[in-house]
Amino acid sequence: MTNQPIAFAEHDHSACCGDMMRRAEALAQDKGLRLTPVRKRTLEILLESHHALGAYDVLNRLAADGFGNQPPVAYRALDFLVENGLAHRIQRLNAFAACMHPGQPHRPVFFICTGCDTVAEAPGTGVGAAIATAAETVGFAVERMNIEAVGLCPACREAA
Amino acid sequence: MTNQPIAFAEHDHSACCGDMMRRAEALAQDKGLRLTPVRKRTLEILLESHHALGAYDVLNRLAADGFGNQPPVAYRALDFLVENGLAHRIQRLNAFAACMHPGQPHRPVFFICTGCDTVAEAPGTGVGAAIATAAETVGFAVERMNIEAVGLCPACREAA
DNA sequence: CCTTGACTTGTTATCATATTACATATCAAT
DNA sequence: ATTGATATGTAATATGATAACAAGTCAAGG
Ligand SMILES: [Zn+2]
Ligand SMILES: [Zn+2]
Ligand SMILES: [Zn+2]
Ligand SMILES: [Zn+2]
Repeated sequence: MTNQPIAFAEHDHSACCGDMMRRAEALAQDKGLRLTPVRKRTLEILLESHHALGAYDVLNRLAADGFGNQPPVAYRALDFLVENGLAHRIQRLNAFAACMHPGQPHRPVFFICTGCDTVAEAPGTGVGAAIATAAETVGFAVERMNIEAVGLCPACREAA
Repeated sequence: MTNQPIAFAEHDHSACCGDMMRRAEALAQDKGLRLTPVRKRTLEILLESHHALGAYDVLNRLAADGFGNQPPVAYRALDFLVENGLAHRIQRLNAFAACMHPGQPHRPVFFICTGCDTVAEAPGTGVGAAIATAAETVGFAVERMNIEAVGLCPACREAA
């Protein structure tokens, strides 16, 4: 129960958000990325909860905030965040979630709760290594991978 | 190089198809499933190559063969195959591939080649175990998981 | 047989997700 | 100021998926 991914743990979420935003800004500074208003706002939107949001959910929010209201507005901002390690794409949900370890190289495994829709990012170094081994034995050169598990989080499991 | 997933190995593919179809029919017999004409044809279409096919690709093929030409026709057949372990859904591609181990309990890892679009199903027992461990430490009850790696297959790697 | 209920298929309509293409605006340097 | 690169806005379109209902098929049980 220790080393719980933050999404499944009781925590001061506004501090959690603030922390992530600060780290994102530091990272942008560092790498010379342009964390423009749309991009920053998009990240804030993703950070609001530990849920994955669809591109159109994000788009509606952005439009309400005075940004453009056409799909590319959201997709471009989301792609930027994903490419620069500030967000992850959850393939299974066709949705996006803010990264909880921006700037740190990590091999995430996503736990998707069907009870409360929370998406938690857990360290999956062991899993990554197992896949790398499997890949080597077949001669496959891995470039990217996605590892996602669907089920019940501790709280929803308790409730059930 | 031994124990290569069949999709990456030189093989008699028509025998490979025939074998899978026979296993599917045996499985249907066994479990009392109704492998109706659309469903059977859908499986044959998926088996034609070791690639993942989108639902609409399958639909076009089915329509050409005289079956209905509306999306639910394909989705229903595909869902049937997936639910009964005769096909897999590749989340990353929003597409479907025939299962190469029908009837055998297995934990597949998918290797998706960006060079030739081949999708290979490799055994991922070690990977599954690693995820199970990660899940246990956070108290998550896994119901389903998808493990997909994108990269270059042995042949395309050679060519590059 | 023939009725009945479960399952399967067909079809319409609609919704959800994602990309292409092009115009305009902003920025960081010469 | 000029210029090239990057970013944003917008329209149009492509691609993937589901809801709802009607009609057909099938395997008992009467
Ligand atoms: Zn939080
Ligand atoms: Zn992350
Ligand atoms: Zn084959
Ligand atoms: Zn399989």
